[in-house]
Amino acid sequence: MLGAVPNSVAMRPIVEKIRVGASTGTSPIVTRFAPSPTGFLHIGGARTALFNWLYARHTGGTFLLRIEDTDRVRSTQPAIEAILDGLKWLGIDWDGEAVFQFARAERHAEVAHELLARGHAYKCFATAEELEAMRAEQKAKGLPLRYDGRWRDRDPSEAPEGAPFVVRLKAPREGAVTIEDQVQGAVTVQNAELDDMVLLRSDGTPTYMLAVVVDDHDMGVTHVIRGDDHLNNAFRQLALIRAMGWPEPVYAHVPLIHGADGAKLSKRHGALGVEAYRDEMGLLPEAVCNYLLRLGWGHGDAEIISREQAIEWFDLAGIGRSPSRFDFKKLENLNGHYMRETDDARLAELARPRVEPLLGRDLSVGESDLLLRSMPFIKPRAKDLLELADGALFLFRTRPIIMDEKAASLLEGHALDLLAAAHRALAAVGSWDAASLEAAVRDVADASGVGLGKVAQPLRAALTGRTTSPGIFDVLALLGREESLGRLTDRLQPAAAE
RNA sequence: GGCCCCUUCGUCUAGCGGUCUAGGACGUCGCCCUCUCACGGCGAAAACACGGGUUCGAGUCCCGUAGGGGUCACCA
Repeated sequence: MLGAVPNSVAMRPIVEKIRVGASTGTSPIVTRFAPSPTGFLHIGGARTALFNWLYARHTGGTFLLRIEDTDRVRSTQPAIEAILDGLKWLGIDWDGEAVFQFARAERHAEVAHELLARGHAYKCFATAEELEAMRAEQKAKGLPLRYDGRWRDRDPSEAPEGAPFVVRLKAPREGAVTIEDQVQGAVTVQNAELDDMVLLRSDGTPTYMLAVVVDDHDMGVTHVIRGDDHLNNAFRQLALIRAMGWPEPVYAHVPLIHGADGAKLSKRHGALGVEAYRDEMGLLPEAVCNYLLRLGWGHGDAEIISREQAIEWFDLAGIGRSPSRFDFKKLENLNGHYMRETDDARLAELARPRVEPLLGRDLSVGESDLLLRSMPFIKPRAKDLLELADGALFLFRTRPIIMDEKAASLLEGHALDLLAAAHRALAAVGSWDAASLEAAVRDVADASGVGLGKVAQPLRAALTGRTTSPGIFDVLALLGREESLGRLTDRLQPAAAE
C-alpha cells in the first residue's frame, strides 16, 4: 500500500478534459485561480482571479478554477457560493468544471507515498510538544525558527511502535534556488533557509503545500499568478516539483493590495467581499474590473479600459512590483463613468429594486416606464446605484410630497408669490414639453424682474422636495401636467394639503 | 529576530541612461458653463525616500541607510 503506487491513475479524467479544451488554441498556457472558501471573495482575490483570467484570455489559453477546501473546519458552502457568485458577477468565467481540492486527497497522498518510496520524503515522528520545545529553544538562542531535520536520517524503526508520524519532504540542504519571477524578477533563496515541510499530516491528510503542487501539475497549470504572500512558498513548492521531476511552472507573484491608510487589507480593515461592492456600494462590475486592473497594472496612460481592450493589452510585464493602496474615490469616479455609459434600460432595471424598498411599495408598470424615461436625467448625477435610486425617488412620491429642511426654507415669503405666478403660467401652457415649459417659466421670471434661478429653485423645492434635482424643465416634463400642478398647489395651499 | 520583496505628486501610475524645466488619472483648489446638483471644458498646487558610487550624463544601473510589506504551522 505504501509502496510504489502507480502515479498515473487518479484524477486523470479531469486533466484530459481540460487539456482537450485547451488544445484548440495555439498557446498551451494554463492559469488558475485557487481560492480557499473560508470567507467571501475579497478584493485582492478578485484581482488575482482577474489577472489570471486576463492572461489566459490574452494568450488564448485556459483559465481554471480550483476550490481549496482542504481545511474542513473553516471551509463552508456559503463561502463557495459567494466566490462563484462573485466571479460570475465580475464576468470572470472559468474553463471546465471547478476542481475541489479535498476530493483529490487520495491522489495527493499517493504522491507523498511515491516520494517516500523513492527516498525523497521521510517519516517524522516528532510530537507537537517536541517541536514546540525545539522552536522555544531556537527562539531563546536567537536562531531562525525551522524544523531541524531530526528524523531526516533516522530509521523509522527507532520510533515507538505504532507512533503517529507526518511525512516530510527531504529537501536539498546545499546550494540555492533562483526563481525567475515574471513580476519580481530573479529571486534567490538559500536552501539552508528552507526546512523540510510536512506533506502528509499524522492523520494521513495532505497539507496545502502538497495539494497545490500536485493539483497544479495534474491540471496542467503552466503559469502561477498569485499574491506575493506566496513568494516564499514557491521555493518550497519548487523543491517538491523537482523531487517529482515535474515541469516547473512560470511564476508571477503580484504585490498585495493595502488599505487606504497603507495597512494590510484584512477582513476587518476594508477588505470587503465583492458582493459588498455590488450590493452595499451599488457599483457596476465593469467599473470594479477596470479599477482592479489599474491597481498594480498599467498600460501607458490608459485609464478607461474596456474588457476587450484589457484582454488585448494584458501582460505580466505590465504588473508593478510595489504594493498599492485601495482608493475608493477613484473607483467611485470610474463607476460614475461607466454609469453614464450604460444604457438606460439596464440602469433602470438595476435601480428599480433599490427604489422600491425606499418607497415601501412596488413600482407599477407605468412607474417603471417613468423610471426608464428618467434615466437620461438621473444617471449623469449619480456615481453609484444608491445615488441613482435616491435621485429618482421624487418621481414616485405621493402627494403631498415631503420637503426636506432646505427645500422648505426655499418656500417662504416672496418665493411663494413667484411660485404662484409660475403655477398660473404653467397651467396655461398648451404643450407640456420641456421647451414650452421653459419658455413659460422664463416669461414669469422676466415679468417679475428676477433671474430664472429665483423661480426655478422654489419650483424645484415644491416639485421634488429637495434643493437639487435634474433640470427643472425636465422634472416638469417627467412628472407630467397633472402631478406637477398638483404638487405646486400643495405648496400654495398648505392648509388644503395637510 | 532570520530570510525575501518593495520605495516617482495625498492615491493609482507613465518613465525601461540623454527627448524629464518628470507625463496621465483620481482627489484637492480656482475659473468657465449654469435654474440647483452633477456632467463637461480650462487652469493651478502637488513626487523621483536619503547617502554613496558607476557614467560625459541617473528617476532610470550598483551598494548602503531609513521606511514599508511579506513570510517563517501537522492554516491555506
